[in-house]
Amino acid sequence: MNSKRTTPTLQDVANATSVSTATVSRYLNFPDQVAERTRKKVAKAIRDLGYSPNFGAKAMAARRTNTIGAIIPTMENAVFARGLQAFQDELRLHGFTMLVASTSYRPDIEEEQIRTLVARGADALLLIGHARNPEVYRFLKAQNVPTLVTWAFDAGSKRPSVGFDNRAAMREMATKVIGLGHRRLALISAETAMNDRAEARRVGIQDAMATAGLDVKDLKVVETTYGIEEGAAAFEQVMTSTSDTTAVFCGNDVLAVGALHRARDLGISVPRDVSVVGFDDIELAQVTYPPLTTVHVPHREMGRQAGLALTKLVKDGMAPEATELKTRIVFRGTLAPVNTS
Amino acid sequence: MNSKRTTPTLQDVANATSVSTATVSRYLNFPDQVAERTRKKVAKAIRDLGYSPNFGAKAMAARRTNTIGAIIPTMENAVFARGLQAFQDELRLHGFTMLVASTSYRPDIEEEQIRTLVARGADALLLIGHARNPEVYRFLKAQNVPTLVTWAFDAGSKRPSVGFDNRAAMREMATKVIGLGHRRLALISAETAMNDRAEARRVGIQDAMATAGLDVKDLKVVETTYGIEEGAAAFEQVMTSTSDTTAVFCGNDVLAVGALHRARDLGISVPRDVSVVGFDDIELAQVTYPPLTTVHVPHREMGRQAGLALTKLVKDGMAPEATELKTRIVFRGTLAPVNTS
DNA sequence: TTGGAAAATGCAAGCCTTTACATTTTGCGA
DNA sequence: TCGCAAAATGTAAAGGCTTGCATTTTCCAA
Repeated sequence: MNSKRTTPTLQDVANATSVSTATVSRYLNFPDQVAERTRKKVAKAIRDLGYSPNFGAKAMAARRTNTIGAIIPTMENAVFARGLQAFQDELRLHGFTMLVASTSYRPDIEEEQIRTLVARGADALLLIGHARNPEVYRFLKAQNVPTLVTWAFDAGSKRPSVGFDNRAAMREMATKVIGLGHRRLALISAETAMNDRAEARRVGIQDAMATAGLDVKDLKVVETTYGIEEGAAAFEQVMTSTSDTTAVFCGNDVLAVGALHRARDLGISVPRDVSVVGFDDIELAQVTYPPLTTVHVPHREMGRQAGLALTKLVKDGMAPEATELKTRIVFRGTLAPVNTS
Repeated sequence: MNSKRTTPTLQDVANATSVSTATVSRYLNFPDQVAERTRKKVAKAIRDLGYSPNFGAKAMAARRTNTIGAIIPTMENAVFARGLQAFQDELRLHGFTMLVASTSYRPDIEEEQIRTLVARGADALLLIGHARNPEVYRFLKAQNVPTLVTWAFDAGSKRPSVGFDNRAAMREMATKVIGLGHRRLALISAETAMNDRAEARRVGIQDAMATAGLDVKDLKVVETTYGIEEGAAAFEQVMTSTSDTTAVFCGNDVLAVGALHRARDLGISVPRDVSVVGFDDIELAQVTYPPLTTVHVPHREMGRQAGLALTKLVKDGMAPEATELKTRIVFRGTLAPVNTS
C-alpha cells in the first residue's frame, strides 16, 4: 500500500490506533496517564509498526538529551580511565549516556571538544581541572550548560567541583620525605602548561620545604610528557645532572614506574641509594619492585560522585556543592630514611 | 535589553548579521558556499553571541547525529582504553563524536547498552567480538544501524570486522613454547562465558598441542576474572594443584603480571622454574621483572582502522571490508627453554 | 556596455515530538 | 437519573535547523 518505506513516526502509530499523537506520546512517557484499553491498542500498534522514537525530534521537543559529556586528557592514562568508568557506571544508573572526548593535554583541542560536545547536545559537562580560557566559561554560560570540575578541588573557586587538594596532598608527602632526613630533592613533573594539578603538586613540595627551612629553589625540577619511557629518561637526567639527590618525587605513578625501571638499569638501588615516590596509586604501583610508595587518590569514588552530582544537577537543577575527597599516603617499599652511610 | 536570557539560535545569528538563516546554516556546514565578506560577519556574530547549534534540531533536520557509539567491556582494561582512544582520535578527524558505554563483560548489560545507544541516535556502533544474541543483530538491522565488530577477526563471519585472529595468535605462541621443550602447560584464562576471544585463545593453545602430539586434555585451565590480584591467585592455584607445570599461558598481560608477582612471593623463579607468557603487550609488560614475553596486539591501529571504517560507512554508505591485523610475539624475559636440570 | 552564466543569498516547507490548554468521557455520590 | 470532579484524550503551537527551489548579485567575455 504505502510504497515509500519510511520509518514509522508517532503520527503513524496515532493513525493506526485512531488516537492522537499526544496520547501516544503520553503512553511513551507517562503510561499511567493513559487508560488501560488505549494502552493495549497503542502497545500493539507500536509493536506492529516497529516504531522507535526519533531521537532528534525528541531531544528538540524535550530540550534535553539525557546525555552528559566528559572531556579528559586521555583514556590511556589509567587514572582517567578508572574515573571515567566509575562516572559512566553512575550515569547509567540514572539513565544518562556518556559522550567522551579527549584532549591529549592540549588546551586548543580541549576548547574545540567543549564546543563539539555542547553541539552534540550534552546536557552537562565534566571537565578536568580549573585552569581554562575564561572565554570557554563564558561560552558554557551562554549555552546554559552546567559544568563540573573534577580532579582538583579549590575551595576558592565558585565553580562546582568534586576533587582533591593536589597541593595539600603533595605537601603531606613531602613533609614525610623531609621528615626522613631527605634534603636534596628532585621532582619529575608532568607538563605544567595548562595543567593546574601538576603545578599544584610542585608547589605542595615547596610548601613543605619552606616549612622545613629549606630553600625552595633547591628543588630540582624536570618536566616531561606522560609515559613510562619519559619517566625513565627524566630520572636519568635528574641523576646525572645532580649527584646528591636522595629523593625523587614523581608527578604520577607512571613516571615513577619509569624512574624505578631506569634506576635498576643504572644500578641505582631504590630505596637504599635514592627514594622514589609517586602519585595516584594505580594498580601498577603495587607490582613494581620494590612496590611504590605513593599518594592514593580515590579516582573511582571521584568519578562516582561526579556522576551523581551531575545527574542531580541536570535532573533537579540542584547546583552541587563542592566536594573534597581525601587522599592518603600509601607506604610501600620505595621510600626510606636518607642513607647516611 | 533582552530580558529573557535564552540560548542564541540560528535566527539570532541571522538577525545580528542581516542575513538569512539559510546562509548561516550554509556557513556552518558548507563554508565555501558563502562569500568571504559574509563569512567574516557571521563568524563574528557567532562568537559574540556564543552561538552553538541546537543538537536536536540539527539531528532532526539532517536525519543524522554524527555520533558513533562504542560499547566495550570496561575502560579499566588498558587494551580497550588504548583502542578506544585511537578510535576516538580517528572519529574526531572526521567530525564524529563518540558515545561510550561499557558492559562489565555482562551480555545483559551489553544488550541494554546497545539499545540505549541506538535510542540515543548513534549513527553506527562499534562492538567487541562476535558472540552475541542473534536477536540483537536483528534489532540492529531493523533499526538500520550499521555495526562493526572489532578485537576479533573471523573470516567466516559476514559481519564486517577489524581485528586479529586470537586463535592463530595464541597458537603461534604455544608452538614456540612447546618448541622450547615445554610439555606440562597451564592457562590462566579470562572468563569464557560470552567472550569469544578468551575461548579462541585457549583453543589456539590446544591446536598447537595437538599438532605436537600432546593430549589436549592435559592443558590445565584456570578461569578467573580480570585483575592483577586475580592473576596472582590463579597462578598460585595452578602451581599448587599441579606440581610439574613448566609453562603458564595467561589470557592477558594483566593476569600475567599478577602471576609474575605471586611467583616472586612464592619463591618461584621465572623463567628458570617456570615460564610465563602474556597476551596484549600493554606498557606494563615492559617494566615487570623480568620483562614479559607476550603477544603484541596492535590495539591502537585497530582502533584507528575501526574509526576509519565506521566513518566511511556512515558517510558514504560504503560497507567496510573485513580487515585482519597481524599480531606478533615479543620475546622478553619470561620465556625460556624448559629446565631439565 | 551588456548579456548571461555562476555565485551568493533568500524563502519557506518540512523534520517529529512534547506539552499547555481545551474538550470529552468516565465514575460516583446524592 | 443528575451533576460534577477527575480522568482521559484531543488540538495545535512551538522548537531550531536543513535544503530544494527561486531570486538576486557578481563577474566576465564579447
